[in-house]
Amino acid sequence: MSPAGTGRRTPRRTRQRQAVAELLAAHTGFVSAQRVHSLLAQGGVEVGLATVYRCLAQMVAGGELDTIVAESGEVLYRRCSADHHHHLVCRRCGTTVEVHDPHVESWAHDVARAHGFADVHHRVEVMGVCRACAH
Amino acid sequence: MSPAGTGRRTPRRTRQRQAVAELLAAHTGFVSAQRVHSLLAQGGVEVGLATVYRCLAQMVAGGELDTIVAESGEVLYRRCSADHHHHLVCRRCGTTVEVHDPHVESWAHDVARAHGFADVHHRVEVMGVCRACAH
DNA sequence: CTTTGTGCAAAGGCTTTGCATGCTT
DNA sequence: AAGCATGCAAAGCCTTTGCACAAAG
Repeated sequence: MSPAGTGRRTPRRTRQRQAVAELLAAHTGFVSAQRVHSLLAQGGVEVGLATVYRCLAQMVAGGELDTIVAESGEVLYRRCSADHHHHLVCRRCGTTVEVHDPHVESWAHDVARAHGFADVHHRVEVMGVCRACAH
Repeated sequence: MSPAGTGRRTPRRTRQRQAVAELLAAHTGFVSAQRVHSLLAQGGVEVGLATVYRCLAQMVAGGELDTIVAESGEVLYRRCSADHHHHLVCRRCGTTVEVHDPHVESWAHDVARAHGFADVHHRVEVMGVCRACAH
């Protein structure tokens, strides 16, 4: 609520937080908390599942991460890219392609404003079966 | 899989199914399964929660209902309108406006095909704060 | 009568939380 | 030294499933 400064304190620099941050920095697509946890474990980095959840939550609060909710109800995390874009996802293998189109952006905005809505966000997900999975 | 006819058998006509169907027919927005259950209970109609889930699942499979996943992870159900469209939702009061734009439809399709994706579906959600809540 | 639907309760998956301990500052 | 971060396990929520009984066709 403070106009100057977001009021969020800098988190402490721990091995676990660093590991989670690095993994998400290296990862391009969306990842679930559970997956972050097991990927770290596979890489030999032991981090408690609860800690993973807490780190991710803080990173989201800090604007470092973006989230979507999968159809299963799982929350998926992704590092925020500078520019807004959307995703084309293969529902079989999970391959993700980033899509960018200013047309859709302005459309969403226009529609919202036409109805008197402010502070507009939008989310577009296009799902299909990619060529490799289509056989 | 049968070319003529969808292959889905007509569900039996039960008090419970009727109740769920009627509630969704009367309801305009999105509702969770839990809410359907308690609304029915409030109306004096006792239907098991599991049954509510099963009815909803069948109605979705039959194309009678549309679903989205809320940020909480809950699945929300809504009766399907004949033509495909999207939603503009107020994140404060939940007011929902149906939006329809062929431009977005074809865009989604084109993008997907350009990347070799087949059997394409898409979902667009525009969220904002409506005029009444903007004060 | 046969088959499908229902109810209850248990189980399952993801996520959050309480509490004691360890590490950062 | 003081306080946030971590881990573990338990608890919470929504949803699904197994099984016996009831109802529909």
